[in-house]
Amino acid sequence: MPELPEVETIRRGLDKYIVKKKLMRATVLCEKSFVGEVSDARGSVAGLRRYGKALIIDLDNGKSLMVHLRMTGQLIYDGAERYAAGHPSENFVAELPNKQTRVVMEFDDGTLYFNDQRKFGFIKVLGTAEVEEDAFIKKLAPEPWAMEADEFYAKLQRHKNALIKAVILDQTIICGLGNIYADEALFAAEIHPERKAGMVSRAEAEELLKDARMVMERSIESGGSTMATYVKADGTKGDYLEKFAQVFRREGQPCVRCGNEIKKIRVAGRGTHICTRCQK
DNA sequence: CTAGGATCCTGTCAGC
DNA sequence: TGCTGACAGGATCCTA
Repeated sequence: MPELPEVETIRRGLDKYIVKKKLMRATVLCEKSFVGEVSDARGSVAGLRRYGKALIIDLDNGKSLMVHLRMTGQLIYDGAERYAAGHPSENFVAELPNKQTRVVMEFDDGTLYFNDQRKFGFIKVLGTAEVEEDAFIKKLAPEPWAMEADEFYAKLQRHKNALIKAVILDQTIICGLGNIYADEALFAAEIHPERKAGMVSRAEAEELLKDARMVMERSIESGGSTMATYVKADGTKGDYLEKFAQVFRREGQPCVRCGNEIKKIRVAGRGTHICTRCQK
């Protein structure tokens, strides 16, 4: 679930809890969820970086932890207070570790839990100098802010027979969008998700690129679609979906632009939300 | 090379 | 209540 805005929110939110803190030891509860030598996951945290939907935790021992939450990953820091982010679930306020806990990272003043219901996500330890050479990182396309309309349009032309929604979900074409923001950006740009990429005009491509930036910026500003939860209080979940989503999970409700009923269909194997009147 | 579908895994929910 | 299939905020692998 976590798309670029959620991971960026985690990067910013986790900073004050673990940067300059000492990671004493990591314990792997699910082998599939951890790649590399676990004893390398030790040392002080030098900083946090992000590449698309991947979070990088740089350590001062020459190693880095690459965290990819995929569909259901969560990072929950439990110390004097709790900071939880990622896939929203009861785990945010549950006793930890629990049966969805895959990796436990013990710091000098708290514990960082990597939880992941479906086990699609992972933590990978690798040399800090090798992060940018990692196969996944290396093939990521630029984020929308770093891409010119001409480049984006050229990529749509290259994949002219693929559905536009599938194209913008491809991280090697444009980086950061997931199922929510793909639907939101296509709605904002008034483009039907089943249109072939080659049938998107240069002007529409420019608008779509602009809207992709816009929907993700708005989400980051509000703390991600599922706002990181500070569980000192009551687990207030902030909510891009409620505050800003125009179509995602709004099937059956009226379109904010024209009042027509929002429909849910399947495109490229993903649940897809559209206004059939606005999006052509 | 591109495009589309199956697959990884666990949990929940709708519909018998 | 119990079963079954569909589905889920991602990405890869396999096939044509």
